[in-house]
Amino acid sequence: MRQTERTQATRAALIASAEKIFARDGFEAARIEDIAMDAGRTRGAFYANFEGKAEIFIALKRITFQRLRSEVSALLANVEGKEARERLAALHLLEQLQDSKSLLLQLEFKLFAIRHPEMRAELAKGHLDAMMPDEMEELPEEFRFDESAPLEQPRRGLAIEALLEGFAVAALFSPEVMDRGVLAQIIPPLASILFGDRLRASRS
Amino acid sequence: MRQTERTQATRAALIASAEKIFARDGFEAARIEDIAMDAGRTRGAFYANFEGKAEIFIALKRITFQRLRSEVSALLANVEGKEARERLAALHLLEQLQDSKSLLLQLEFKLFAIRHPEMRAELAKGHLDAMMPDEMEELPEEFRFDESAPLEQPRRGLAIEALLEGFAVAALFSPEVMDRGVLAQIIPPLASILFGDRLRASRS
Amino acid sequence: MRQTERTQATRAALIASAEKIFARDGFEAARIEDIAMDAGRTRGAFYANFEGKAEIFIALKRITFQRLRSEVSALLANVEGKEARERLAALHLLEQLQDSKSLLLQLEFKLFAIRHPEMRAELAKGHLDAMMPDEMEELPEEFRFDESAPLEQPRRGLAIEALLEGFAVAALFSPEVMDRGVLAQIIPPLASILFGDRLRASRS
Amino acid sequence: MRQTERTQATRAALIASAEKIFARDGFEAARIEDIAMDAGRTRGAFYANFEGKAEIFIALKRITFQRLRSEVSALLANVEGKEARERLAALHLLEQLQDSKSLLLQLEFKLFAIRHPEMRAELAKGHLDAMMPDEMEELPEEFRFDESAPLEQPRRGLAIEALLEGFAVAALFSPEVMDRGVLAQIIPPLASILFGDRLRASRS
DNA sequence: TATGAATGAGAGTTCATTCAT
DNA sequence: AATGAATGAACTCTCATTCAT
Repeated sequence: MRQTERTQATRAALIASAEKIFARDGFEAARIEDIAMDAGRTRGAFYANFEGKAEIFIALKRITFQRLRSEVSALLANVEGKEARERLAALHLLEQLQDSKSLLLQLEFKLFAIRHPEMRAELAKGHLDAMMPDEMEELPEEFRFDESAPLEQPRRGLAIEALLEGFAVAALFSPEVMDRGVLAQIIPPLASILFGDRLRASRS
Repeated sequence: MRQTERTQATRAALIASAEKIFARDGFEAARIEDIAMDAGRTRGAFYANFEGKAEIFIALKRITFQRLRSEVSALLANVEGKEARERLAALHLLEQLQDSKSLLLQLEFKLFAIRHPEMRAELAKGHLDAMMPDEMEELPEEFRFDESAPLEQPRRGLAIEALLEGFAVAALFSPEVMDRGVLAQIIPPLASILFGDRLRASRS
Repeated sequence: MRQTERTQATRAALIASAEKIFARDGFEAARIEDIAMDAGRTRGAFYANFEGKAEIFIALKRITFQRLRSEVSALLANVEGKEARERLAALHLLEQLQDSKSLLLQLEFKLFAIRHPEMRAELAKGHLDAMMPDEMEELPEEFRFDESAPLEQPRRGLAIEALLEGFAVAALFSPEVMDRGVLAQIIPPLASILFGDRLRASRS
Repeated sequence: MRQTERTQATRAALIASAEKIFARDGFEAARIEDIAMDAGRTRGAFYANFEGKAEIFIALKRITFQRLRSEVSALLANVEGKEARERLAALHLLEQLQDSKSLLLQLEFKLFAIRHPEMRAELAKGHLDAMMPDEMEELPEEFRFDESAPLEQPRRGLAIEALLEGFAVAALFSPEVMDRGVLAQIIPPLASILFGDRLRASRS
């Protein structure tokens, strides 16, 4: 059992370092050695635990999603009313814009998947699975499938991601032009459409 | 004179091949050699004409923008009425989503710039220059600076790009979920906000 | 422990091959790949053990100096009398002229340093360190600092090198004119000046 | 005849630039393009006039020797007495130490010849021819073959070069150790041996 | 004679991955 | 499970030289 514990500790340390190094250097440019070193391990330990870059990235993303879900659950725990809950959930998603490095990373992962068609389907499935796990019942209501909503899950999730990722890149690429003030002006009305009212309104 | 022609032909051939190879392999993965070979030239010829990947990419982008502008001009040639013209221009931009490979490419270029901070400012400037040439007269009216608009240029251009790039990635990453029908449903209301009415409405 | 042995073996093999390839091709023209191949290793192994050409050259030089020192020590083991000892030490140094390839190599290394000013000071320091190790005790008396001598170390060492290197080049460049007989006639009186008596005489 | 003049001007300009660029960058590192550009010409012009680097270097050296000979002739024009003349000639040669860049260049050329055995004999012959032209009668007496001298020409010339080149390298490689004061102390007694008295003395 | 675009062989260097220990 | 030395494929960029004009 000690072995298992040690293995788990190594895996966890590697994933934690991977998050840091990936965010710093990007998916393509991140070096396995840097991840291993940052975790106080060696390249050999890395390969004993993961098949390669893609695998550790998927593992990392799975954890990130769990974290996100927990955060939203906690946030909504004592909030009543569908509208209030939706607003909170939306705000929390939008807060991700602050962490533009993570958004960038997620984007790079999708690009990686797109550029490697033989893995794409599997990677996309993993992504969606993380976003819509089997234990759907445990999801806060706002993440659930809702027939009356303009965009049901997982489409809404992907759309929000597309929005955030696109603007994160714009903000990092042209901070002189796309500063925080501009983002604060543009994103909310766009997001509100994806969350329902505008889209419904525009249909009517 | 012949020399000049030869140079121009080589440059043109290299740029044409660059567009193809970049679209196929992505910005990072594209190899100079593949571009040169595809153009029927050698690596040496490439380096005689361009400083490196970034430079040929900017050259390619400049041409792409020119092409886009010409198309919009032609499209609007006989259309009267500000609203109708704006709608057409917006539609044409949105049609770019069909060419998701190009959008992907543009996105990768921005990521490259973000990951190479020492070049970023220069590359961003090149991008904006290509988008807003000095000869403002040549721009169709719909692309021009408009103080009363909710998003003046070049902000509007960057925002549109952010939107298109974000959804292009989503569509290529999860075509099963983000199919053309869904995009056709989501994008127009989002774009209309960037083009004015919605944003103005949401302010009042 | 085995790992360390393996590393040492690889380093030793690479240094041995470096000596051979450098002598054959010269410092500038020597290819890392040739050194690695000759040692039965790969370029990657080379870079895992050395930073580059300059580093392996300094490592090689350190070993060469150690070898030279051991030889002189052995040579002088049973010789009495300061003058006799000095004469033997001088003769041994002059015998290096036979190994003109090594002298040439040393010369090329200095030229390399001169042509790369940013490395020069460091390389020169490495050279002097190799020539005058901290453990001064290990040096035969004749190589030690001697205040009464006309040229104290490390000046005498550098001057001897200058002499040998200069004539090694002449001999290799114009063997028809600078044959062994001529060298045997010219070098001893020149060297004796650097070793003391003549210079002292010329001062009085 | 105009053609010939223009050709001569181009050749001269290229050789002048070659001297400059070679001295700055060294023989191996000097780029044909830099030489051509510095002369306000193109690579094509270079190849129209010279076969390659080696040829222009030989041409340059021939000119340098002619210059040196003229200088010595002028210097000795009104000096009487063999001893005084010899002293002056020696001093002038030793003054070359000031121009250590040129000495370095000469050294590099010899190394080049040594590393290219197929050209070596020819290059060495060119070097000696320049040093001892057919019109020997025109040489100042001090450069002529003298049976009673310890080192007859061209041996003495090569030996002086060896000395100067060796110490030029030492001075540039380790200026901290081999400064001008040290050189001024070491070189004269060494040179005087090559110029006769010492060597003769040491024989007796 | 001169131009300068193009060639193409190569060099140095990096790193994901393997594998003997 | 972990080590870390070694592999080897790739990639960018340089430059002497050629050649059509």
